[in-house]
Amino acid sequence: MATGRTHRPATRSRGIPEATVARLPLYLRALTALSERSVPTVSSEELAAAAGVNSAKLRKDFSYLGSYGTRGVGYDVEYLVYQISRELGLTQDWPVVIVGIGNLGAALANYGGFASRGFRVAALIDADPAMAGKPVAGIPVQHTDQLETIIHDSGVSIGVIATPAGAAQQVCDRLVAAGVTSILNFAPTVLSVPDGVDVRKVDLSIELQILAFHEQRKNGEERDERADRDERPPRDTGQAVAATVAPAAEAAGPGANAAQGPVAGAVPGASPKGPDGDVPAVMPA
Amino acid sequence: MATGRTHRPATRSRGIPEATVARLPLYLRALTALSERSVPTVSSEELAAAAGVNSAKLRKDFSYLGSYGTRGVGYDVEYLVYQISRELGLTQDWPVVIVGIGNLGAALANYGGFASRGFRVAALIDADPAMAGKPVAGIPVQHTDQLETIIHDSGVSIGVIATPAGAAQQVCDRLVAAGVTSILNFAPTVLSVPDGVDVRKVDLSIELQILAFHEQRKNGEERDERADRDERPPRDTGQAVAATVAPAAEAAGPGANAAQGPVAGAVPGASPKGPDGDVPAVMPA
DNA sequence: TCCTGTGAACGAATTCACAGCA
DNA sequence: TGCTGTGAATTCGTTCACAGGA
Repeated sequence: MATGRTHRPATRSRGIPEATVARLPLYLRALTALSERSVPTVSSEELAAAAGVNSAKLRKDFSYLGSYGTRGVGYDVEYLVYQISRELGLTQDWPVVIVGIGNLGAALANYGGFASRGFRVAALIDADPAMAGKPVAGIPVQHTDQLETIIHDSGVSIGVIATPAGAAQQVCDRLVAAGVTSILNFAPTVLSVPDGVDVRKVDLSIELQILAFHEQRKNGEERDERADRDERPPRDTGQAVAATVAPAAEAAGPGANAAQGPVAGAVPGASPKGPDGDVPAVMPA
Repeated sequence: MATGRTHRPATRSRGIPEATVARLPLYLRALTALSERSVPTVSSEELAAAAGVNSAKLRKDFSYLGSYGTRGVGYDVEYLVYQISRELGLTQDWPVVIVGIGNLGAALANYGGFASRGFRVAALIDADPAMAGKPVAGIPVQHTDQLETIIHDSGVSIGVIATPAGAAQQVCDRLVAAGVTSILNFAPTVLSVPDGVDVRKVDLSIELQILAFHEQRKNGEERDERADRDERPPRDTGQAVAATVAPAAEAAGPGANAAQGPVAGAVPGASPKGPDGDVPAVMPA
């Protein structure tokens, strides 16, 4: 899911399911690797293994694109690479701007995978005047003031936001107003955008929290002390104790691939309950 | 202890759906923000809006955790923050190691959201001897040789891989062998791990490709060359003809020169890599 | 009355299993 | 004889709509 509001009516057009779209890049990568090794054809089984999915899913996915395989044989690697690239829109050039050239923005600018798939860093933008002119990854950083001009002149339609959370929405609004219709958001904020604009977010913190959830479960199997979780809250109605956290983050995973089975047999007594104190004490500084 | 105990009318026993788990961090962040503003309670409607989901979904999600709301009123913010934190395992400390301190690794090390949710960067590891000892984000980088020792001594169970694709699997194997059971992978490779180990991946390139797909469709709407998906491939029966179609690489690379950005998901054995390799990214500063 | 909690309807995604073609 | 392509079955996730407690 990506768009902020509006349920995506999308998916309709060609009718390729979102889940499938999210896997196409995966297949493409595996195919590209095969191509570089001059492998002429692959079976769904082999390709699936290389992409980390199962073959039935892969075949179903490809069936949405058309019938590009040969029964009894498999898929022609080069041809499939081309078809998927075209379907994803990678046969054209996509100028991209990155806003917020901090640690992350710089990492993104230097990311090699960028240029290798039709994406081109058209400009780097930062609000810090001191950054202006300084080259990052060979590209001079420009000041935020230039944002609209840059977008317009470069015909950019994809923007990457790597600013602090506090600035994200504002940057987003300006990008959208300037004509950007797809945004990749690295800031830990929910962005609201008008219809027609796609937003995808990537967030380390969320991924880690999901891992922690499963990790806890692995270890916590045997420990279970407290009672039921249903018990009524100690409720204190007090109010916001200062403490607590700073902005965190989240990310939407498209088809995040989990490695394996969740939960297994439903831990019985699970759910401990932290009756002890009451609220937060969570998070260290 | 018998698995029996689950006899509560409501309340599920365990088995919180993955989709729900993936949203808990979102709710947590929204709640934390409310908490900081000393808001005592929220309705599902308000909280849902803040988290960017719809209220029915949010209520359903919370129902898997238990009944933590009050009909006619809403949810107690502090209490819910605590419950979700606990459910996610954030009430405990999670030492984490980051392997691969390039642009991305450094960005991750500097990411504030790290420490703010129970995660603590226990160590930074890099294969480059020249990096050893250099502090990044205040933490001295250690050499890969120390990996096993570090993991063991710090009791790390979550590892972050931010190395070039070519090194990822090997690093992964070592992490797993040393006891890590959850991995967050930023390298554009499919990692294979034994059962019991969770892997989540974050991939910038994939996110951009998904955006490109939708972007392309927005522009191409009206021309709608229908039916083209059913049409039979122009492909001739012959196979593996050298270059009938444009391989992705060239279709893609405007600014990219073939020599440089191979991308591709790491073919075992090959490991190009420039300064930084291919690594997608994450996190704002 | 208002808002939560949840059964039930619905829809999307995955998996099964096999028909059909090279 | 393989291996693709795909309906059918199944599982998972979302949304609806309303019962029921504060």
